[in-house]
Amino acid sequence: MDTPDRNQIGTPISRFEDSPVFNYINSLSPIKPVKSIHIAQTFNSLSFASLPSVFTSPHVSSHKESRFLRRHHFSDPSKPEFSSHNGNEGCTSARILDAVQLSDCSADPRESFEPGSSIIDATVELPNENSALAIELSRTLKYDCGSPDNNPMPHGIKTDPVSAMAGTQASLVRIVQEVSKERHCSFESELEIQGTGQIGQNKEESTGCDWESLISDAADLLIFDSSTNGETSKGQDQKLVDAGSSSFISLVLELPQDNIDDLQNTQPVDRCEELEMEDPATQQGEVGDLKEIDPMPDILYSTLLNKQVISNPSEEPDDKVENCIPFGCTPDSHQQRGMRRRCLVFEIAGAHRKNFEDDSNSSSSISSQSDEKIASDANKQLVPSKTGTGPSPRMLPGIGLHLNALATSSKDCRVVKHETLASGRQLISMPSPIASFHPLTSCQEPLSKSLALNSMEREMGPADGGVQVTQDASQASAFGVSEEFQHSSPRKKRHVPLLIFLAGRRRLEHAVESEACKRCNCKKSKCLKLYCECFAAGVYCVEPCSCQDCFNKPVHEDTVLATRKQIESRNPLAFAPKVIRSSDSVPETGDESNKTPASARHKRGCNCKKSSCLKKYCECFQGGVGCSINCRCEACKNVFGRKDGGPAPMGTEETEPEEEETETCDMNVVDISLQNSGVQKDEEHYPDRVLPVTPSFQICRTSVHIQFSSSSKPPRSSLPTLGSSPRLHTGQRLGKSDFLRPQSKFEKQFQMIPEDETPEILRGNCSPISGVKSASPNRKRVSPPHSEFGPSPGRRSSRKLILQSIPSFPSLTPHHETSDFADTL
DNA sequence: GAGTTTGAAACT
DNA sequence: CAGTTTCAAACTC
Repeated sequence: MDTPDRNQIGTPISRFEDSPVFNYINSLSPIKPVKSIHIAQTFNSLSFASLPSVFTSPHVSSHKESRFLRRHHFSDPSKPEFSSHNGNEGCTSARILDAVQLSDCSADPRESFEPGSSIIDATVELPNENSALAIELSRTLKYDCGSPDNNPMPHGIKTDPVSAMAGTQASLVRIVQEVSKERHCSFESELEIQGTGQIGQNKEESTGCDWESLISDAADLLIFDSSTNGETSKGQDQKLVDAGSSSFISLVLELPQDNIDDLQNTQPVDRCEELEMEDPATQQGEVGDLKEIDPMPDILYSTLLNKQVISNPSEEPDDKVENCIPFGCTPDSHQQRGMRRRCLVFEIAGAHRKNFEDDSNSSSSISSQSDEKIASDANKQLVPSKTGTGPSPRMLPGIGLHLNALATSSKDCRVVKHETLASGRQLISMPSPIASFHPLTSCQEPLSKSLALNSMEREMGPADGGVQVTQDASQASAFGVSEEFQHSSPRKKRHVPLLIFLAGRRRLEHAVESEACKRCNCKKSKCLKLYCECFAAGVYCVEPCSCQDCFNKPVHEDTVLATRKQIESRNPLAFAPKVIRSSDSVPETGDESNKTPASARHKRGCNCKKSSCLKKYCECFQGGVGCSINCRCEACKNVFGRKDGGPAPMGTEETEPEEEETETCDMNVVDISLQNSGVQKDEEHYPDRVLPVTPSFQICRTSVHIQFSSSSKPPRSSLPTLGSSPRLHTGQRLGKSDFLRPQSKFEKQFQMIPEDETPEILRGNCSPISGVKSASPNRKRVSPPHSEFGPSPGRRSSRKLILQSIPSFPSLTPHHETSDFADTL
């Protein structure tokens, strides 16, 4: 089924592109193009095939990544969240919510609901139960999300969330039921779904699907699970998810797991509310499709996405601190989060809780769904951020990169994915880019728990120009999140590390260490200068920070954004990852040292005079990369590689570590990898994003590759970036084995990866703004390494079934679109 | 925890 | 672009 649809979609997309509407949509969300396809496909055929096409959007990738992460989480014995949460439902629901949030992207919070993204998230959650199905759905949704434009087109999307929602809910319910029935299902065709299912294996082991394989896919979606699961029982989760997306997710999850009925019950309401999907037909169609293939998941995802999107706009969320705004979200509550923030991981539990509170507030209004609304809170968070940020410039430029990537959809969508770890942290991931983060987080999480990703895509504030838009969008998302966080501040979910990239690094670190979230101790810079690690990372300062007179908080988004812009104006790469992998695209400036296997390099190079590049004072050393020609260091003894090309004993190590990291990431968090892949793509496309995101992105990318391989690649076609990122490939290559790798490695890898991307981007486009435009260039570059995935659709074909499911990598396409959009602007 | 060292970031 | 200052992390005690 998919194939036909996909094919159709493919053409349609081109058509849409031609149309002004399509362009507009694209501008809104990077992912859109893909989505349109995806949506249609997804709905039409739940089968993976359809998904892949849809997946083209980056979001998809992100989702995938998240899935991997989740997978890990799930896998992690420590996090028996599923089981613990009695209700698998709870867990799933929560995850779903997260997923939904993540998925939510709305270039325009409302308009461009990116069902896809939300869907993706939802899928993630699904894993718990019928994760597989959910995953598939989510994927499809993601794909859809990937191209906001598409969504509208194909899906019909969801302009009128409310009306649609009702319809969707019903459909969802049906789907859920069916799904429950079909659990065993038909997933075969759809590996992704299966993957999700795998997550849910515990529950659904019976399903004959290969959960394991699915899990990876599902992992993306699942990511949320951990957090959500940990936090609340299923019921709560559902609530959290909020009526909309969450409900779907929960439904999906539940269905598979146990109570389809329950899901139905809840879902309907939620769905109604959630059903942002304007087009009932789409919903229905989806349902039908779902039934056929794995209708449930797809539908759910779509619906969820829609809901999220919708809800987001309407609700801004409160707190949703979880929304990860690049800058941290400040959810105060959460020192833990503080850790997370960089990681972009939020504690789901906290979020959920908050969500409940918030739910009453926003969700009630929007979703009116009662309990589930709470769940919706998470969504709300997303939404709020969206709404809040919406146009507003919440996004920080610098952070933007990472965030931007997520936001790429810029306007449209902010997809927030909440991946919750057992710890409850949630990661916000941009739809596409975010994914990358997830992976990172996931990597970390694996250690401890599942991560929750929250990826949000917001519309870029007008302020940011076209290019900026993308960036802004990403940033905005971050900021938006931050705002949300602020709102939520009461609840405090700390930041969300918006920036996936940032998160990426830190996540790695965090994951490993738990330290993930560093704290700044700024006293005079007000955390508005690069001196501030938080600011530099594109995240808001969190509770753990000991900063004084801190302005790097959601409350001061405007200030933060303005400052970021200023800094970026001076140095477009200011927020880009400092470390770049040469291997990928950039040979990087020929840094001799860089040649090291790791091929990671510090963009600017260090200027060490006394530390001999053997201490953390040295950024190269800190980044785990060898010094390069760019370095002006004296007496360089960098273990990872000397500037003079000297044998950097470390050189080999570096490479290994990096690879390992990537691998580990991949390994550890499949989901993350998936997400990362998306992120990476984004990064590639968008230097800005890349920079901040890089770390995470890298991971994500790797994951993404995996996803692609596994899921769908068609999306990639839309999004070259996915394929482009060499890292991803590496990641895939590496596989997941490396999960265990030490943080340091991860960090290094992350850095490496990010840099690579960034460099590419930078190379392609120096300025972040240009970045958007450059994104395409970046993609190209990326593509070579990824050539397979390459931006070109052709890659899709090459990809396997799994890829198909994933194909979307909406981020890429969206980015392109966004870039275009920006250009138009 | 306080103080020192270090090098990036910011400023001129 | 170079030099200086400011800043906060990294490090040491």
